[in-house]
Amino acid sequence: MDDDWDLQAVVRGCCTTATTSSATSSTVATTPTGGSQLFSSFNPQQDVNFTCFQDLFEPRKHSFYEDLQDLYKPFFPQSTTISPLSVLGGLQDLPQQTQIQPKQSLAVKSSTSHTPSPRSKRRKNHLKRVCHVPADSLSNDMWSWRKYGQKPIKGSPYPRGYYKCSTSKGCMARKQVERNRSDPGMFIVTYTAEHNHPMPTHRNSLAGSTRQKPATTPSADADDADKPTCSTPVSQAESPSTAPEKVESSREDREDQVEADCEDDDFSVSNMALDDDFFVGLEEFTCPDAGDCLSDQFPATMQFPWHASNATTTAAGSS
DNA sequence: CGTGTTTGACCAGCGC
DNA sequence: GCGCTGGTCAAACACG
Repeated sequence: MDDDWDLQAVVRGCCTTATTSSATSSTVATTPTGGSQLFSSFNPQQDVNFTCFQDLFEPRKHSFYEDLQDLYKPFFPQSTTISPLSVLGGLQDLPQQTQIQPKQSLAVKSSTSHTPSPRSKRRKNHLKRVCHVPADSLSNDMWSWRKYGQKPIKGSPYPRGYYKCSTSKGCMARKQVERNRSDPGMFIVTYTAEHNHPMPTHRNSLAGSTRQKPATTPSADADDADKPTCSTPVSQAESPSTAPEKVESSREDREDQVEADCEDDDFSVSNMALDDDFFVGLEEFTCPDAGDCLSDQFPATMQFPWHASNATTTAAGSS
């Protein structure tokens, strides 16, 4: 069916990757270091063009963490401490390359600000962020995404996949992954809402994480790339070459503090509006300095499972 | 057993 | 007001 869906991979790649051909994006920040490291560290070897974070790499003067706190406090009324990772997660999840704003005043009113009815679907007022991701870098994402739907889009030969964060039930973060009709090698990833929880330290979902059908075409070509695959999961199976334990420990080390402050999923920030201001603030965190800040937590040698997971993400063979 | 994917149906926003 | 279309739900199924 979805012959070409590695949506999750796409999703994953969106943040860390960057697209080479996403010329559509306004800017391409190519900083393998510093701020970019924040997002690209997961895929260092790749040429990363951050179409989504063009402004993220401006120099900053305060500590990354401090700024984070300052910036996020307003958004996290209930929590006094902001987890960098949490933020990063959100960020990575919301790489903004372009901002889709429904004809209405989307920028001002966030759809998420209202209590969604049991079945409130609607595109109305949903603040979205769109980024273009190359097919070959679709597999980087620290979050777990669960596919909850797929629909053919009128006018597009490719279906659109719908994903939601599976890490936390209360998390409203969502993604839509769609192949660029004009450039099948590129994917359009639309992020909606924000994670209301820190990045998962460990995956509690390893079981059916990767429904790897006998890949008909092992190669992660565009077609394969679009297949939905394991959700960012750090499923061990994905990264045979990366010492999972090591990675895990490292991650936990740095995330320990995060969880200490953010274990409480009840951030009640799920309704956080993601307006430009919000991202402007976030951008500061991704400056080169920020990268340094993270360098402590993200050793250069560290391999991220989700990074390594690239290979497996293509497995969801076509059907 | 727990988690993710697939898929058809349902529902509501939006354009005419 | 109506129909189209997109977004979500939820059951069934697959996988480890």
